Amino acid sequence: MKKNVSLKDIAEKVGVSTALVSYVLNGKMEGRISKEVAAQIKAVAEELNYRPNQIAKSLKTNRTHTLGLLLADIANPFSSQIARIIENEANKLGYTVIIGSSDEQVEKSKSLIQLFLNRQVDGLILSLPENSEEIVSDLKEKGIPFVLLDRYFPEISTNSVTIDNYSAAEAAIKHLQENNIARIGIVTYETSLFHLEERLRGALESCNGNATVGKVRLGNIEEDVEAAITAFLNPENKVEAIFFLSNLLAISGLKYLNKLQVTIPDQLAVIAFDKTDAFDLFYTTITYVNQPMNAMGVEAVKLVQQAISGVPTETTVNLQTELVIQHSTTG
Amino acid sequence: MKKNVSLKDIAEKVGVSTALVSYVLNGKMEGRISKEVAAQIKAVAEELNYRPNQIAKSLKTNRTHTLGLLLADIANPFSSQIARIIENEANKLGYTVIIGSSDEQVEKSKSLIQLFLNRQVDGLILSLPENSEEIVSDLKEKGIPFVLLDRYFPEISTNSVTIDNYSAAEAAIKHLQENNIARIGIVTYETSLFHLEERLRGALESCNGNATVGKVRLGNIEEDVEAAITAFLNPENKVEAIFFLSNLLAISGLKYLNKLQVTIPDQLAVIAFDKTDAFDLFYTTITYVNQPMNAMGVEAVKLVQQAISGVPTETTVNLQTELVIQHSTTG
DNA sequence: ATAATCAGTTTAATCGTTTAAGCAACTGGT
DNA sequence: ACCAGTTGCTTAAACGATTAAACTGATTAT
Repeated sequence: MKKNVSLKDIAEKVGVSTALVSYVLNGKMEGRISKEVAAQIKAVAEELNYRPNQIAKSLKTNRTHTLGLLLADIANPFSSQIARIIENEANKLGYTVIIGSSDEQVEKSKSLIQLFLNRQVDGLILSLPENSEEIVSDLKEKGIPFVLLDRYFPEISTNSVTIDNYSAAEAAIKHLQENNIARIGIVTYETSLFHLEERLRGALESCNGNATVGKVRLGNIEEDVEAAITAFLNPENKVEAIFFLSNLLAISGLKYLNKLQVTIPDQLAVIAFDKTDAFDLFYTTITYVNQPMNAMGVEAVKLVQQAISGVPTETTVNLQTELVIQHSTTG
Repeated sequence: MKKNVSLKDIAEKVGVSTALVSYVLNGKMEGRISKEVAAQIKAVAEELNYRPNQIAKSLKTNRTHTLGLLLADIANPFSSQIARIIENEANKLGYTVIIGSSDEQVEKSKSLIQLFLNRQVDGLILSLPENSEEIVSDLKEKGIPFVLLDRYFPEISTNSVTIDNYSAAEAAIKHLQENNIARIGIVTYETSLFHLEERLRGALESCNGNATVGKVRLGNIEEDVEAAITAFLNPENKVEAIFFLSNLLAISGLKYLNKLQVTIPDQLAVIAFDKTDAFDLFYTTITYVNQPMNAMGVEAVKLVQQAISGVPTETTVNLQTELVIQHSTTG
């Protein structure tokens, strides 16, 4: 692998010091440098196809222009979509993104964050698993710029970008009630993640007790979803609609409902929190809570960039969702 | 943001030189260092919670332990799945991965690769868009370690990990023929990407002219897929089965077939190249060509790591696919 | 004539590591 | 008593950039 062209190479070829080359190529000290030399330096840089070594630059400036992005799992559509948006947005601002998947494990999160920090990222965008409070307070204490995305911890005040989970769930239930659906089965994860608790709270408080909840363990999604649905379909439960509190739960659920040949919406209404491309292949369109993915990504990058540039805020950006009404609840 | 602990801090606290600290913490010069001092250094490092600055390390060693991964679009399931596998595999070997999405554009690919190189990545894993031959030969010439993934250019010999697209398509068609399906509609992209050409060639050569091809423009997937399917369904074409040469095409296609209320497999058989979670929500299971995603990721990382460590190979790893036969072709 | 100003450039320190080379104090063989 | 070899450590250069400070002539002001 050929050695890269360095400032020194240019300096030697032109016959000046590396300092001058640096000044010229960075456009500093404009006006204090003779036009001819500047032009020559630029020409030689071009000729040798000079690319600054970001590593060296970073060492000196203490800025890597890199962000660490921690997601639950880059292979799941919610994560990969948001990753894409953040990648774009970060690139626009001159940042590169390193991504890691926590698999909802605190230990993995810790070690990925440590890895990010060892690589001197300028800031972090984090979607943390449950029980990560310690991670958050650690980062706060160390003064590392970060922003929480999607998941947050109400007892710790931080920069964060979230959606209004409570209202979103509430709106979903209201919509069902307006369509004369009273008894609702709610499928959620067995978790202490605040955003999911809020969704559940929003749903339950709107249901006035007319709800059955099925909790799903992370390691056992398929089976537990099936168990929950089976319970819902037990005639004595009289469930008329299922509200899935995440898109993965909805996929599992719809798959099972397909298998059971329960027809949507005739025998059962369905509503999902967050959408996925997969819904497109279902025989009927699915009503869902639409998350403003783009805004989430954009705001997260904006906030972390603010934090990096030293603005000492603890800003919570709370975004509104939109209920997209389709045939699975109105058929 | 607090300053990080450096070798110097440890050295001062213990009262030795930074060199010694470095030797101890890297386990070099074992036996030439007194056990007591070594222990003390380690203790202080632990106490101060020392984390080596990877940037400084990289500058000196010329190794960043970072890989650049270029994908078509991290938001699409094929890309994000492979990204996940590569991330895991790379992490195991001590590499961090930076991901970029080319959006099938050569210019974007170039600038992302340049960005990767500016950040001194040790190697590249690339899924390039069409007409990227120049990029590949450039990299070859510069001696930069890289491996092509999924897409490759037959006229340029490089490290690459691919599947046997020809055989895969052939097997798919053979399967249809065994089920007495003769007239086949093939949906592919309008592209010169070799892997897609191979799929098409494999399919066509097995069809003995009994095929109609629909080509889809990248910017216009939805509409063009619909147009292709409309043509297939024209009675004079007598198409009995549709073979989608990529999962995104299949999603679009199935969605449209849903809309048209064409029943699969009764009125039409369907077979897809590569699968996606979305198939799970279709009312019938879809026969598809299964790509060995895991092996692809693993082999790609293995090859690039070999290239990085200086093994001067031009190895093509060609993996076999598996036809997963389900109801969409056998109903 | 002398000092001050200014343009144009260089010097040299620095970021946090790594690592070859050097050095001092022992040990042991002859 | 002397050289060689070992042990245990330090020195200092280097990686490739940035940047404050210094320097050199020339020009202008007093």
